[in-house]
Amino acid sequence: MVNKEVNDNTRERILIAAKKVFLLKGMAGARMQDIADEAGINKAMLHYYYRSKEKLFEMIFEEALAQFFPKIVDIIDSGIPLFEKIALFCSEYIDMMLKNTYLPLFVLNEVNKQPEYFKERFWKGKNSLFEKFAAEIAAEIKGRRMKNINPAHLFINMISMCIFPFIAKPLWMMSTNMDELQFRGFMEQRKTEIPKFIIESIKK
Amino acid sequence: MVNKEVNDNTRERILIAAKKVFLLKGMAGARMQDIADEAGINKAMLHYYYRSKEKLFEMIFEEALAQFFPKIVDIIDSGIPLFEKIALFCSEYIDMMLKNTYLPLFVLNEVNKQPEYFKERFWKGKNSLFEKFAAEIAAEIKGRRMKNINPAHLFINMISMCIFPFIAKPLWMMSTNMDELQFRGFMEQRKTEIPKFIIESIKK
DNA sequence: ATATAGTTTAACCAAATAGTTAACGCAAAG
DNA sequence: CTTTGCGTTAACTATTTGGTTAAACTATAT
Repeated sequence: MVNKEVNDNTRERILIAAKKVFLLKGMAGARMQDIADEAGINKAMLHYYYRSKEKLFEMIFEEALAQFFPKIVDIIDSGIPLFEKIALFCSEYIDMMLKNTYLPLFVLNEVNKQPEYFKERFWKGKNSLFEKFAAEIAAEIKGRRMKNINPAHLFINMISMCIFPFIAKPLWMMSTNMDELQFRGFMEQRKTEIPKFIIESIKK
Repeated sequence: MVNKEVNDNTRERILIAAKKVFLLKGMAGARMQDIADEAGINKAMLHYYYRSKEKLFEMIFEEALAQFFPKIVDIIDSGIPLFEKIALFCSEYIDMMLKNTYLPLFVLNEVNKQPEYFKERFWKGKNSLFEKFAAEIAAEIKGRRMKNINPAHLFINMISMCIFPFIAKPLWMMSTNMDELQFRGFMEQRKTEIPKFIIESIKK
């Protein structure tokens, strides 16, 4: 094949640029021209490699979902004790989001904006990831190793405390007069603060 | 004045329609034609009563902010004990969001998309609302009436657990197979579950 | 009845934007 | 050296979309 390296290079550069623009502006706010400019190429190339805005978006969205979800599954599936699992989850998940600050809002916003599209196009077999965790909590409660609490509430409490600060990031930074670095430091703290807060509440 | 009732009626209908469309689709995704259709009027009327899309958006956004913020201030300013204050806050705030499911994501998304615009156009004197709460917590800790915890973490934990479920609502409903009614029931529970969870963690 | 002034509408306009095309460039194969 | 075919570009097209305008309508005051 001719120009394979250049080809791959362009393909890749488009993806990187598209990711940047889509994550920052969302599907509705993103402009194909912005993506082309960001990639430093002609707009026609976007259509040459990825047929349409929607196709390009799907690529990025799929990649975003792959980052947003599966780490959870890995950790939940691991055999470590519940409390350690909670600690590990918070730490790993916050770490991931620190590397992709815009990811959570991007994903959740797009899911909200096009729930049907998301459901039939991307939601496959992801149902189970919560149930497994819930079952494990239920077992702990039954074994009297922790207080009685509805697993659904515990689960979403944990997720909320990890993700929400990234969604409210600019507002939170304004409210607390944090700069970028301080925010990152704050989230680093939360990697241990959240598990501590949770365990303090549910331990017997 | 001529046609005052009709006038007010139209003005109002535009606002209602605009609110619906903007909250559902966001600034970038909303179409003036959608708003006109929703209001059952001619598109030109939008510009007759509210000069531009941006002006109309500002109206809606300002109204949204007024709903999103000030309840917090009232409660935090009240003289009731901290633990009751936490309970009241969660209950009132969740109640408000149950009446405006799309509000949190709308506000937070727009703030993220246009942080500078928000900062200079809408952010005035709102800095203090967190500091007051933080000071109160610090006092409680010093008085040894609760465990030592960084007020910033406690505050955002509370906010996160209240707001986040609304932001992840469609995803959460898919994960748990909840329907609209079950979700509302779930959030009703959280009005007491969240304070319980928090207080369990911080009480001495 | 007629004039007046605010309200409403259909038609129109200009800019923005996703997508297309035809020609050009260029490296490899023959 | 020429041919081949993918990669690339500038220019173009069609559609969407925010915004405008001039005429028509309507209720009220005189």
